[in-house]
Formats: sequence, C-alpha cells, structure tokens
Amino acid sequence: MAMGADGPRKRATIKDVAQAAGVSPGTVSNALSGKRRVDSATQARITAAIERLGYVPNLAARGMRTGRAGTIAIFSSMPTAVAAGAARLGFLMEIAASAAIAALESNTALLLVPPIEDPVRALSTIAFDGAILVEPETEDPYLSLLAARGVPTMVIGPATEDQPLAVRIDYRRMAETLFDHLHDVGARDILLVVGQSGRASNIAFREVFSQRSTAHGLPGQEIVLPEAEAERGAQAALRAHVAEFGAPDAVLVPIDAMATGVMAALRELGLRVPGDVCVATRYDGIRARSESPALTSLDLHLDQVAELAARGLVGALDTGAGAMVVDAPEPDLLVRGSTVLS
Amino acid sequence: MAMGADGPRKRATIKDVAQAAGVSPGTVSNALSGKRRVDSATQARITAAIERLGYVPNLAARGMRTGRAGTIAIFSSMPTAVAAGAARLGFLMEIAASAAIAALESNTALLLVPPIEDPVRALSTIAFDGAILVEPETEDPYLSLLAARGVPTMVIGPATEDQPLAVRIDYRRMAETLFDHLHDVGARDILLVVGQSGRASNIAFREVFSQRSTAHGLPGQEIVLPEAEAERGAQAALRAHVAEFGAPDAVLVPIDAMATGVMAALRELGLRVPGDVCVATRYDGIRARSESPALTSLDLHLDQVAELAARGLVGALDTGAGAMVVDAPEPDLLVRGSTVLS
DNA sequence: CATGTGTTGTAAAACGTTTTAATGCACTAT
DNA sequence: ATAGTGCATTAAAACGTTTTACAACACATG
Repeated sequence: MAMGADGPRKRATIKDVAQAAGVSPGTVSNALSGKRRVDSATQARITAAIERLGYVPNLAARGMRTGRAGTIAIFSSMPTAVAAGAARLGFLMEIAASAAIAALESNTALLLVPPIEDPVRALSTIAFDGAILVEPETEDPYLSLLAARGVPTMVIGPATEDQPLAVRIDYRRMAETLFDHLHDVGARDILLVVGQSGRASNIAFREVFSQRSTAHGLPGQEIVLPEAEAERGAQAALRAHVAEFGAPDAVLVPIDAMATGVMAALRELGLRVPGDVCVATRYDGIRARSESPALTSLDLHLDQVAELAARGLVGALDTGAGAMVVDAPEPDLLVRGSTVLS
Repeated sequence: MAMGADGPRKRATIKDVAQAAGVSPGTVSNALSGKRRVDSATQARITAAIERLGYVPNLAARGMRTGRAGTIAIFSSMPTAVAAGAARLGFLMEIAASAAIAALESNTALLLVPPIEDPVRALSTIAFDGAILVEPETEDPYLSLLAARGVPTMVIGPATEDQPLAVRIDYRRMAETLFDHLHDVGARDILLVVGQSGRASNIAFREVFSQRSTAHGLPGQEIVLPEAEAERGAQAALRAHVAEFGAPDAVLVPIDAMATGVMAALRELGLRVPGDVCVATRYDGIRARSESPALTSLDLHLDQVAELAARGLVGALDTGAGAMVVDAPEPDLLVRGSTVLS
C-alpha cells in the first residue's frame, strides 16, 4: 500500500464506505438496499460517507451475488428487422424505444439485440435476466434457445397455449379491419399479397381473406411470396398478375416492404391509386408513410404493446410469477390517400 | 448434497466442467478464453465436458473479475428523442439500430438508454463499459457525469478539442449544402427557422446562414424558437412572420419537428410548396418523408456514422487507446418535392 | 431473577470467474 | 551431471457484493 502519488484512484468499494462510516460492510449493504432496518443515525453516517467517497456500487459484483443482471434483451428473428437505411426503423425499433422507457422505470435496462447469423453466441455473450421476443416464428430458434436456457421470455405475437408470458396480437382482427375497409370503399376484386413463411400473421391474413372472400362471393385471389426479396418479388409478381388477370380493385398487402413493391408495379403499369386500385397495408411505418399517396394502414398502438411487455416481464422477474398473458389493444384503422381520395 | 429428485438443476459452473474433464478450473478458463495454450488433448476433453454439462459461463462473475460488463450504452439528451408515436423513430433510434449490429460483431451488446428525468440514477443502475452519446449539448449533463465517472465516451456530434473519442459531425457543411440548394433552385428570400438552445447544430446553421446571406446580399431573416414546443411553435411563428413580412421564397428549417409545423402553417395560409415556397430540412426521417410533398433533406449516412462510433468505442475499450477522432461521411442532398416539382 | 422478544449490528461464507506465482516435467545446451 | 528453457498445468488468491447465522443489548414479561 501507500502507493504514493496520483495514479488513477481506484474506485471506492463498500468496504471503504463501511470503514469511513465506522460500520461493517453488511450494514452498508442493508442501508443501500433497505432490506433491513438500520438506525437512522448510522444511516446518516453511511450516506455521508457514500457522498464523500463518491461510492458507486459495482454492479457486476452485485449481479454475481444476486443472480440478476438488471437487464432485459429484445430480440426478433424477423429478417425485415434489419432492413437497410431508414427502413431499419420498423416495428422492432418502435417497440424497443417504448420498451426501453418502460423498463428503465423499473430500474432495468434494455439490450438491443439485432438479428444475427449466430444466435447461440449472442446468448452466451450477453447477460440478461429476461427476453422480449417480437413476432416469433412457429419454430423460432430464439424461442427454443431461450426456453432451453430457462430464460423467462415475453412474446409479443400470436397466441399460443404453452407460452406463459405474452402480449397477444390478434392478427385476424387486423386482417378483418383492413379487408372490411377495402370492401367498404367499394372494392370487390381484392387481391391478397402475402408472405410465404409460417409466421402467424401470414396464416391469419390468408384465413381471414379466404373466409371473407367466400362469404361475400368474391374471387379472392392471392399471391404468396417468400419474404426474402419482399419488395422486388412483390413488384414482379404483381406485374405478372395484372398481365394475366387484369388489374384488381384493391390490393391487401400486410408486409410493408411488399406494399412498396406493389406501389412500384402499379406506377409502372400506369394504374392510379386509389382511382384504379386501392392499397392497404398493416404497419404504419416509414414505408407506408413515404409512399405517395400514403398507405392506409393500422395504428397498432405499439407504444402500449411495448409497455405491457416490458412491465409484464420485469414484474414476472421480480415476483417470480410464472404466467402473465394480456391482449394487445385493438388496432385502429388509419385511412390515407391509398384508399380514399383526399 | 444428494438433494434427491428433480428440482431445478443448478447451472453447471466452471468447477463442474473442470472436474468432469479432470483438470483444474484455471485450465478450463484458459481453454475458454484462449489466453494461454492448452494441450489439444485436454482441450478436447474440456469442450466435451462443456457440451455434456451444457455449461454456460456466468457473465456476472466474469465481469466482476475482468471489470468489463460487455455492454456499451447509447444515450441522448435530445428531448426530441422521446417524441411520441412513430416519430419516436428518429435520429437516435436509427443510430442505435446500426450501432447494435456493429457492437454485437465485437461481442458487445448495446444498451438503449432513453432520456429520463434522473440521469444519475440511470448511470448507477446500469452496468456498461463505455457510452455513445448522440448530439451532446454544450454543457451536457450526461457528458459531465460520464466523464466524472471515468467512462470512456464516444461522442457523435460537434468537434470539440478535449473530447478524445468522437465521430465528428460537420453541421456547417449540412447548412451549406441545404442553403446552396435553395439558392440554386432560385430562392432569394430565404428564411431560417431554428432552435434556440446552445446545441452546436443551431449555432452552425445560424452562422452559415448569416454568412451566406450576407455574401449573396440577401435579407437572411431568421426565426429562433425554443425546441420544446417545436411543431406548434414553428407553425405559429411562421404564421406571424408571413402576416408581418409576407411569404418568403424558401424556408430552411433544420429540425424536422419544426419543419412539420412550417408545412402546416403554409398549408393553412394557402401557400403552395414548392410553387410559392420551398422547404428544406436536415434529417431524412419519418417526418420529412411523410409530408406531402416530401421534404428535401440530407442523407447523413447514419448507418456508417453509427458503425464508426461503435467500432471506435469498442476498439478503444479493448486496446486502452485513449483517443480516436474520425469525421462522419459527407452528407448527400436528397432532393424531394418540397423544393423541386416532380 | 430468569426468560423471552425485538432491534442493530457484525463476522464470515458464499457467488463463479480470472489471474498470479509456483510446480513438474521434458528437453537442450553447456 | 548441471543448469537453463519452455511448456502445460495447478493451487490459491483475489474481485465486491449480499446474506446467513449469530451476538449484544435493551426492554418487557412472567
């Protein structure tokens, strides 16, 4: 000791505080956490010492002892979550922003985990107590990994029986709202353009579309595409469809990247929106808004959804409660220029 | 021990692995980290044991020993960062998304820390090795807190002498590019609408605007507003300005929320964009794109900026290098319908 | 007086890793 | 033979908390 001069002062520890306040480390710990009463006089001495020494708890040490990291992670396996440019700001980021706020109010920080090639490595590199998983697939790799590791996981997505923590999204309701709007504005030859993967939202949209079409006695044609080349694929597919069958009255295209492709194809073909063809999509994101005309879509109330998810997860972690399933708020229709002349 | 049945199996520790492989914990640690050579035979036994026991390192324990949390945090004190709804997806989130990807490639996770009332609490609740600070103010509370705590902090923002880690943003260049574009499309009576706070970007825009206006012999009027009520304030101020001075040829309004207000006021006054008045803003975000016509703005290459910042910070943490200052890529003009008829 | 009860405080163990200094061991060079 | 040199490994000491079991004391109760 007595290391002389002005080297980078080592950070004060709880021991230093204890010594300065003339108590034991355990007492300081109790004073800090409030887990046990400490005499108000000692309490005062301790807070004074903390102040004077500029003590900041070592969170790693605390975490090792308590087994809590004080963080939750947000994941998504959606390939679109990592789209380029400003479109990167989609669904996932909108939820993340709100979840971060809600989490921080519970003294928990949010880890942003982008989709990467090697989920396993991510999970063993990053310390977190629980996870929020956005729109898991049917056999989602993250979900099974997290389950195997026993990490409490809050799913934002489809309702499943065996998922104890969830904010349930009603994709059928979305499909119904959009379909009915198109029908209301007079569309009869409605075309569905939808993703191929087994995601719940694709399935729900196809089911509802088919049911509603049958019920109204409409043709109900659909184009099913792989999600990967969403924009380009949708553009080409729509072009081909119009060439073969002529133009529909309306296109219902839940995935916004595909909606961009659809709009491009319609422009290319000289078809007017909404004069010749109406278009509606699901997520009111930057893509829907940057189109001209802007696309009719849904307000999914993602801020509320995120808050429910974050609070629910943190609550479950704190109380040890195993299950908490709530429904997302009902989506509201946002009528824009792509279905109604402004 | 011998606790009978099937309780929730305790997670395997490095000791268990060591025992199973017939070596000491230290050797397992070395095998894991690669910090020292271990014989390939023992290496194999160890990896086998890890596999068999499903061992996952306890990151808190590791962190305590190494003093590294394996995370970096991203902050911003910008009030606009927490705007409501989809507008929440601004600048900050766009940077965060890209930074998260870059960080994860270096085995570092990104903590999303929204602006809150009590920064001090956030800093002692959350464990992180370094920070990315977006657009700090002149006397930024976060910056001084982080500095006081000795946390390496990468600033994305204005160039300052004493900041060792930075991705420098050239706000003057942005102002010049936008002003010159407005001048090029024929605007002569250009109005600047800008924020009141001491943020570098406000200062740069005012300086450049004044210099350029003088150089060209233009009136160069400006409206300076508090950032808080950006949208409403800009709308009212522009209305008043037009009432007093008549309509300008063009409005240069760097803050996108204010640009929204300006557009609203122009609509209200029955002025056509770009026929009567051109409008340009700085950040090509959701607001700029959702306007009709969409607003001419700048591509700031935020993905590259974020990558530079994240990599630079992680590099500095790893190597202990104290300084790393780089320039952000030059912004590119995005000409849209608000300055040129499409 | 003996016993119980509640309140503050303490000492020491534990959490699971990494790192340091030391140990054996095989081999080479003197 | 002796010393020197690497190499692979180990034992044990940290890292800074929280928690457990216990002690000391004051006070009330029988």
